[in-house]
Amino acid sequence: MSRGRRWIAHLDMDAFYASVELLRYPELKGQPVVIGGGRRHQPELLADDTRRFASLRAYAGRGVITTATYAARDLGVHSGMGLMKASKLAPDAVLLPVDFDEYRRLSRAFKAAVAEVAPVIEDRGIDEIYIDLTEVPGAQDAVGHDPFGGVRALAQEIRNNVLRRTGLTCSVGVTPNKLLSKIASELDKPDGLTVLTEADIPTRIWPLAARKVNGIGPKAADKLLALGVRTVGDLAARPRAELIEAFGRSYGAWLHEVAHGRDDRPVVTHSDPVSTSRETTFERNLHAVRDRAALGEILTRLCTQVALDLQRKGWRARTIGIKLRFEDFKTVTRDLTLPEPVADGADIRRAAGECLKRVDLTRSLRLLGVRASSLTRG
DNA sequence: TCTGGGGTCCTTCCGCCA
DNA sequence: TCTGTGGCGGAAGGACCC
Repeated sequence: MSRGRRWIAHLDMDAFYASVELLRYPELKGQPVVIGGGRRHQPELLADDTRRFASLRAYAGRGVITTATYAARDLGVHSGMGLMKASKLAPDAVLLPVDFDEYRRLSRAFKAAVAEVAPVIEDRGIDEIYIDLTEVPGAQDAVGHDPFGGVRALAQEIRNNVLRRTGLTCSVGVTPNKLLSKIASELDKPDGLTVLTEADIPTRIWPLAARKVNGIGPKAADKLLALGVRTVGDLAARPRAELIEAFGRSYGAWLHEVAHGRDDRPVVTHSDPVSTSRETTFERNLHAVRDRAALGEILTRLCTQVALDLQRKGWRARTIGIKLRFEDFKTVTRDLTLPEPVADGADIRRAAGECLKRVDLTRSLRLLGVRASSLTRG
């Protein structure tokens, strides 16, 4: 039975992909490095055993930055930025391709390191997790004059163990709930530890931009700004009814709760996947008529990849969908639910073909995707 | 020089059916 | 039989996140 305070940690690996690359290529430490783009731009091993890295200067294509080192961020580049734009800002930055297999390997390693100290973990993707520390021995103890010394020491032990097992640093926020911990882990990044309680909300949370709240994205932030709400504190000052009026019953009430730091979501240690998908942005836009053969090949390849993903994980899908992005960046989707779940490439291809017939294909396409959902165990 | 890829969840609409 | 209502699955789009 739970006794004492609820303590939830949010752990976020520091510039994860870039830090993994620096483990491999320590000679790049301190340099501006960006990760992104295609499989080209592999470092080249020279005769004298040194490596030659691609620089951003020569980049041409439609890729974006996946992660950048802190040195690169200082030059004004950041994740999500187009590589062409980044090459103007930081032409001498090193460009490395993404290596998801390696990131997944270190992701498993850091999660195992955490589990050695605290086993109740919620996966939130490759580089972050929530950890329920409430029941971990020592979490409720005071240490000297520090009433929260026990949980602080525990979080530090987790950070030490992650560094020991992976060579990577992380930032941790520890608070009474997931919402506050997610915010707190960013307050002292990189390599930081922040412990907060409800008493700290007015001084540490309310001054922050509303956008810092997980769940307030660019659209909601713009709308809030138009209402004169810039910070979390501004949001907390608004009556619940006013927020519901502006944002609807569900989201409005949620905004009111989060502004006051309230969140009772549990740490969820297991969840089944909902969908799996593959998509690709073309090197150049393709037209349904002029590039019919090329598009057909790409669609078949995506279906094959989705089928292999399903088979590898032992899943079958009852709903198959496609996603198309036109030259003007407008996106449409079409779904088809089948009488029986499938995992075969040809079945998926047939369903995707049916979906495609329901789209007006007069404009050129920049992206094509295939999605499998309504998953069941095969 | 336009803007990746892989996800989750929510809302709305629609047709079907009890 | 007509009308209304409410649940539900499926489809589409959108916001958001890493």
